[in-house]
Amino acid sequence: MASALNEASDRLIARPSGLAEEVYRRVRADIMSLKIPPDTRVSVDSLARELGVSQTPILREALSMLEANGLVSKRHFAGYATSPRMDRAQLDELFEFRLLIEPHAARKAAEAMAEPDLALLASGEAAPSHDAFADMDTEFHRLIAQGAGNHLIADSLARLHIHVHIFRSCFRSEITEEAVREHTAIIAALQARNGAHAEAAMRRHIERSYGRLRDFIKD
Amino acid sequence: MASALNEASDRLIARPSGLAEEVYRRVRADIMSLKIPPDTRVSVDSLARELGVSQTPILREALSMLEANGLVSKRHFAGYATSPRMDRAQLDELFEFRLLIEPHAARKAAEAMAEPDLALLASGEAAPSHDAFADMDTEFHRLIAQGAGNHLIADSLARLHIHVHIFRSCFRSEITEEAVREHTAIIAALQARNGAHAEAAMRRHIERSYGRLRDFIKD
DNA sequence: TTTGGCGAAATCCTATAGGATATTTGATCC
DNA sequence: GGATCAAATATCCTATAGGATTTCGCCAAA
Repeated sequence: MASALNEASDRLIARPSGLAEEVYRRVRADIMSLKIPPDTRVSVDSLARELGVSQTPILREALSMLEANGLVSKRHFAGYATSPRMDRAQLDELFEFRLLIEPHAARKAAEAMAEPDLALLASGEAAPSHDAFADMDTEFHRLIAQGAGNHLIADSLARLHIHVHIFRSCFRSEITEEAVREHTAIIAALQARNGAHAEAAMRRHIERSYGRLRDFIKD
Repeated sequence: MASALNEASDRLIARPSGLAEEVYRRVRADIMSLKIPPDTRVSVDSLARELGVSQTPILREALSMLEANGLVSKRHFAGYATSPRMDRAQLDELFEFRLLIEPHAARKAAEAMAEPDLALLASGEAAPSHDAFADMDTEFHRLIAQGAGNHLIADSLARLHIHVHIFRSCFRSEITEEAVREHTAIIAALQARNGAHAEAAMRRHIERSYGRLRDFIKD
């Protein structure tokens, strides 16, 4: 992940950027796609063999970064393990946090979002498969958070949405039509540059999204 | 830092917890105390010699964790460097974020904070020196964020307050009396279990704190 | 005086090997 | 049959060595 406060412009020469970054992306993708399920031990040796790279420092660095994002946890001399699936309490905390941030982000995005990003947002609303919907939803919220023009907001939400993604994937939640309608409403408010409406629509979307996901939990 | 979603109970046997954690704390303390000033290169070899430990994987792990917290940034084959001091834009973003989170945290803390923590909060309000005030302020906000009962909120604010601490230390801001009065008002609202007052008092505190710090920036 | 290129030093990045520790499995005893 | 203990395994943690890259100082030329 990029640092919290330093934002590099996107127009950079493609640096090798190190193997650590590469491994980090790969492992994160495996976790998000549930190829590595939650609450599963992750062996450094196995990954090293599978990826054909050494253990030091690549995997240790990559796993440290994943740990900082809350995707894996480390126990001394006992290795890394993916975080267990969110329970009810954690889901509550996560959506409480989202309700604090995202409606505000939607309001600011309505006022300040760049026109090209807005067009991109409106164009990407087609969700045939489950995976495509999940990616589209992540991208939807990412673009709005970025449109708010605050890197802290964007980074925090990106980190949170990874967990939302994993949780949703665990249950293969197929309820997309309602969510798409809510997205449409938000996009309409953004295009109208109506901050109040965008904020309200986003709040409603998150609240209903919470209701949809909460049903999957029985603990 | 602890992971974002996994909260370990504090009542744990004192594990060795690894050298990485130790090094991480040490380096973070050096950065926060300005012993390592902002925008300064951090040599892995130097640190390894100074601390009497090897380079792999301790320093790399510790520095990776610091990078995830936005305290240092890495450039490929060019080593680590502490993040430059916040500029005006970053300060604005940080306080916009704080205004989103902390007033809400104060409201929840007023409703749900444990009595012992509240007593602890009220007892720790003595700030003789500058450093003591800085630490006390950090602890003040940390306790309230923790009192809100949401680990995501607590972790986010902990990460942000590190940067506030560094920024304040850079200018040796001595304006503590006003801040202490504002703290007192917040504590009174918390003790009265008045969520609305606590939220308003916290909002006012952050806004005035922003005004005090903003004056130091001329960029 | 400033600018461009060149070389040496410092630094980081990667790989491999040995020591220490937690987990697991199997056998034994109650 | 269940529990306890011990050995074996798997894993992580640390140290050292070699290769690749950037950076900084130096010198020459415009």
